[in-house]
Amino acid sequence: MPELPEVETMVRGLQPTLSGRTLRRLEILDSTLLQGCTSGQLVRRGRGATVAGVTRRGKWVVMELAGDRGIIVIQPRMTGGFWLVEPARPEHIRLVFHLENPGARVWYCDARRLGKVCWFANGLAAAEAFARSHGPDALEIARTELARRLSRTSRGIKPALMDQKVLAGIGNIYADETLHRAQIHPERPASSLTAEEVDRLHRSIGEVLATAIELEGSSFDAGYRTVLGLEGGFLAQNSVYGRKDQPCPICEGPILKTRIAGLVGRPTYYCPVCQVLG
DNA sequence: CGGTTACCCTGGATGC
DNA sequence: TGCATCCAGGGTAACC
Repeated sequence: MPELPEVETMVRGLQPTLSGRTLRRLEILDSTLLQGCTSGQLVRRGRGATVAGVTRRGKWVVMELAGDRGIIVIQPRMTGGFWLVEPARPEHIRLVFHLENPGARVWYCDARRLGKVCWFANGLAAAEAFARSHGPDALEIARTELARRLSRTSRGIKPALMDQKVLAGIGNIYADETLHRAQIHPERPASSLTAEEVDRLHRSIGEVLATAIELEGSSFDAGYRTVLGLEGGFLAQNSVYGRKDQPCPICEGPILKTRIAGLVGRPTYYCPVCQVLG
């Protein structure tokens, strides 16, 4: 479920509790989420390990263990998330980090079990694995690099923006929001964007993601919550996502909900007046 | 190779 | 109420 702002919010929420703290043990309640290591291996590596740091790479949560204990990478995908308070749905708990401090725990829950938990021997191995399947982080990519990458594909700009190999961190919600802010139609061939449009898009990505992080991400239905179980505030003040028939904040015309080529089964929201195919 | 689709899972909302 | 259907913010293997 979470995109870059939600994962960033998770990581910031986890840092005070996990960073520099020692794990008493890792409890794995669903080993089918593990990839590249067995349950026994992960438990052994986690026992007594100190967490050197918790960071984000694209939509990955990267937990570095001190010494030679390696790196735990958690990919929450659609429905994964962390809790510092007792989870509302205990049946969805997949992983529990028991801290040395008695009684202190961090829960990882995932209703649909689409998320992944991986282990890497060191930071370099994790970085290489990330680079094999991802482009630059959406908060770090330079405008010229974004332009170069978009110029190489004739796909629609929205599927290109959501392609983690082009840039890492943007999913369905923030693709719609950044394209609306930049006033670009989601089906424009990526390579057809003018330099000025790429410039607008690059700025919009930075602004939309920064705002969403400030507001602690996007929550709806029973989906994403912060580590304290609170709803993110972004969708209370966004422009298009989930706002079918509501007025566009620029022109006040109705927002359209549609499906576009290259994105099976996912909705696209945009303003047909402010975002023209041209 | 670039681009597209099927599929992985499950829970919640909606409709009959 | 019960049951069927649709929908969902991600990602990748397999296919054309």
